[in-house]
Amino acid sequence: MAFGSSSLIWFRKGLRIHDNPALDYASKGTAALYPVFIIDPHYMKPDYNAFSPGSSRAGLNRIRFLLESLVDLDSNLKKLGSRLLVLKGEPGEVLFRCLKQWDVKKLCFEYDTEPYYQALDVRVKNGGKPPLTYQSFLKLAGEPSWASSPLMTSRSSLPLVGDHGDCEIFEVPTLKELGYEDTEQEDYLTPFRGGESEALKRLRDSLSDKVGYGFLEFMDRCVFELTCNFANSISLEVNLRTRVKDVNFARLSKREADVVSEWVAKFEKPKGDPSAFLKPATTVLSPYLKFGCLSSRYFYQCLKDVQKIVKKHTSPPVSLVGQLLWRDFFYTVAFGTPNFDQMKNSTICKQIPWNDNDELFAAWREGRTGYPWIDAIMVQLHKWGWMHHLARHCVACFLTRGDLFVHWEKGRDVFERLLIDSDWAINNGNWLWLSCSSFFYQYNRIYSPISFGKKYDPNGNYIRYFLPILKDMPREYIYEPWTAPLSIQTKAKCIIGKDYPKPVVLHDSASKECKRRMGEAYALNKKFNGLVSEEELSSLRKRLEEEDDKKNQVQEVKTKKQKTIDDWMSTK
DNA sequence: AGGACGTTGTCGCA
DNA sequence: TGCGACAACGTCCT
Repeated sequence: MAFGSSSLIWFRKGLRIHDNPALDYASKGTAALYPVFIIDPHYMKPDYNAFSPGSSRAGLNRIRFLLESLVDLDSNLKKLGSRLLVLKGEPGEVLFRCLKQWDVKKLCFEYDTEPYYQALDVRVKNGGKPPLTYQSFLKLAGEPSWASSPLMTSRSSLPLVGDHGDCEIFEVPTLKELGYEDTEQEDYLTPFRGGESEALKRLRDSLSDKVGYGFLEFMDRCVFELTCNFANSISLEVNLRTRVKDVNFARLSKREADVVSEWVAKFEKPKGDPSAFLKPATTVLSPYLKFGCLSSRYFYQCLKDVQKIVKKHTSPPVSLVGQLLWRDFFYTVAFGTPNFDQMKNSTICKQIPWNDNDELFAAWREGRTGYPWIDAIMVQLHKWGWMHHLARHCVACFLTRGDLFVHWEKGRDVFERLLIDSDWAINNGNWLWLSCSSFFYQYNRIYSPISFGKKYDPNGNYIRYFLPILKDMPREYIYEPWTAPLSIQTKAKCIIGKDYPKPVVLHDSASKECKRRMGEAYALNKKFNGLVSEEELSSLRKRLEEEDDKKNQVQEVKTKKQKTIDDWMSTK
């Protein structure tokens, strides 16, 4: 059946044509090339027991993103005289059958086998100890060998697809074909489209200081919705007008826009605005990197090109190159650390007696903590599968060491499922970071669920967009609606406790209690040099909870006394 | 052993 | 807008 030699490229991630070493290798010196993607029905089929629409492992937005990426990959392959062969079944089994039937001599898939990576592996193993700080990682890693070497970023053709015999080949399925109903609900449709073409467009736009891809189109919808939603808000109107003007300026301007980018050169991650959603403050290239629609090496070289042209630019860790290096930092530590994704039996994770309060956790997950800033971020996660990095910080801190003291692994699972860019090493690494379990230890620094968002977005436009129930709440109460007088709540058509929840905890007292618990937990870890037994941990948990109960009782008595006094006063 | 440093806290003050 | 106080962690390097 097969003639001469044939090779098979197995796409898993790396869903692109440009700078794809596995594809290059597979297509060299071969008569026929089988580009294969295997759909595992177990991974893709709807799970109706999950807490949100999607399969057992992934939220609907990420499945959608993957399918879009596959459609784009197929179309890019077709332009080169090839096509994507979609197969279905248990991947190992399916692949084995095809290799045998098609007499494939060469199987290729993305695996970092290059000398640079092998050398890097050896270096970063660092005697079995991966670097635990960004700076020590930089020292160890140095400049990559391919930093300025040419990458294969375009090609004119691919070998023909071999005869596929009686193996059943499918088109990329639609969501509906996978069993997802009502998927066209605008409400839960991420504005970010999957695929290599989108990725490259987005990259070009970022590099040339343009607004994000699709912004204008998306904008039209938003302007419409926003003006409908709060036609009475003058400041927003002005805000939008300014933005639209900016956009036109950027579009019309002919200034060296294709190459030189001030935005790229001046990028400083911590200075971004987490409440910006019409035009996100970051590149939103993460989902494309995650699925390999964009080559991180190509991205890196593009950024370096910009740096050569501009006079001044920011540096790691805050620069855009720095962001790519963060990715590798977390890959490195995750690779070199056993049980990286859990607290138990981890050599780097602090043992902390997180509580097991499912009600608080569910309130956080479903965006009903009563803190609009936190809830709006969680709604954006459900609807878009993407939030700004600092927004992620706020909700992660709130769930764990800041307010609710719930285990970071629970929050990690929610992000893992719902983010379109969720990446095992990066997601776990950041949860370890934010919960002060590893990498970062200054547990006194807690994001305020009220003032943090306010300083970027005092009018609460972000909240109004993602939590429309609060859209008419006056700006002085939008971050703390429970403080609004009942008359104002009535006028805003949003009664706190009925239309929108009361806060699940009081931030002032909850964060204080969290700090105390963190202090005790740290002391315990120090005492046992990180090797805290389960008995020790649960006895600390018990003690902390008892002390907290006692405090609450005292507080209750105080409140009661005060209430008695108040009642007495009011009768006077 | 001791000091420098750490991608991104908050508040009050000038 | 920028500073110090707050209270103070661990890692890395000398």
